[in-house]
Amino acid sequence: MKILSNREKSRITEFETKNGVNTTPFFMPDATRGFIKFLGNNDILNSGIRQMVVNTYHLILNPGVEIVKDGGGINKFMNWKYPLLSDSGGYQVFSLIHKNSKMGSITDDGAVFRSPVSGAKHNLTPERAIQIQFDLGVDMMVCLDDPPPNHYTKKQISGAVDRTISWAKRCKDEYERQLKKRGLSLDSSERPLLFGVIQGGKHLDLRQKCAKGLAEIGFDGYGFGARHIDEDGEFMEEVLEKTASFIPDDSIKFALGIGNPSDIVRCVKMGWDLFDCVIPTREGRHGRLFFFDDEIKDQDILSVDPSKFYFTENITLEKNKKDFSKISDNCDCELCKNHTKAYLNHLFRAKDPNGARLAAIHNLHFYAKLMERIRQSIDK
RNA sequence: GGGUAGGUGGCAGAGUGGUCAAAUGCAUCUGACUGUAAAUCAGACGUCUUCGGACUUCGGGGGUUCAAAUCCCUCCCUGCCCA
Repeated sequence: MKILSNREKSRITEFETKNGVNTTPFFMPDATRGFIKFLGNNDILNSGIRQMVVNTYHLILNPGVEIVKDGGGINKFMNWKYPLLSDSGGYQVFSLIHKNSKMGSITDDGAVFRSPVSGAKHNLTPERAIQIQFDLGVDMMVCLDDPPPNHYTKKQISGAVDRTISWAKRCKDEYERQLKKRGLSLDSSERPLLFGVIQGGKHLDLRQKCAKGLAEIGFDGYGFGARHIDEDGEFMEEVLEKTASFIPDDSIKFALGIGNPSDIVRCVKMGWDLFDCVIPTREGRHGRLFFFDDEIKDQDILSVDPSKFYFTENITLEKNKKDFSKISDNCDCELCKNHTKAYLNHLFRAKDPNGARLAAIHNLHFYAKLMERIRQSIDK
């Protein structure tokens, strides 16, 4: 990883993976099951997006890892020629099992997921998570971790930290076995990068302990795990900031699941490099569009109030029904270049997938533009 | 003209003496959405309200009853069958 430019803690770095050169900070939309709902690769590329996240757990379920493997790996299967990062399924330990014990169980060995539909059991151990991610053939992979909900007791979160470190060690061991098995050397650009994930909830001492434990094992990058929003819905500013400082500066700092545009800007200023989130695509599908505030049009985005440089608009509202104005004057996405608010409103009311598609395209365009502006700001 | 079934909130459609301002679905309005169990979910959806309740609603009118969307009479309307 080369640091190209920095401004206080925020930085531009560059690192190469097998499908290309990655310049941070960048944002990856979540193509969880190997696609972004309603979008084709050209839609994504035209939005300015070059990296995406796929999900190990969801690909196990559908279409199954064997099919992806037989299809020549995830990039070939998707016909996506740019870098992909696979998430380990660790988040599903949180979103499925921790939130609803009927969905499975967690042991020190790994996680057992139970499909509520078929009842089928899916075992995910740290070793298996790594093997699968190698089979997917991604550019970047993540250790299986145990993300506890923030309302858990400190003791419970501490247990999750211990488990996360122990699983990370097993992931690293398996990773090294796989490298050897596949004849990949540590300095090969074909080698996938491996990320550890730092847990610890809101407890700085636990975050520090986890970061230290992972750093001793040694990873290409480190992620911020679990939710970064506290029980009151507040952004955990200090925890994010301190956790970033616990990570060695010569490694990649991945803010998993972050976030909304404000959160991303805040995190960039702390030194976080990578971001992924469902917000632009999901909220787009649900009719909410992101726009830069005209007031800060030409301003340095890292210098303005991070909560005020953008706004959102719900296109499905009644007031847009007869609004024949353009959606935005300063966006050149497919939606804004071609359509009015009233037309997009109509597409949503008619439940035509084109509405969701155009809105998702617009939001990805916004996110890509946001990251570009952030990089420009750092470079100044 | 004769027979028959039926008329319930924007629509469809439950309810057939009190627990009914009236199930449910759709539509509508407003929220939410942060490593995607999410083209999803939540709330509102007669009027007014000091949020305890008050008032007007189940085709129209009249009646029975302590009590009617529900029972009776009558009128109007609609579907179907026969002539």
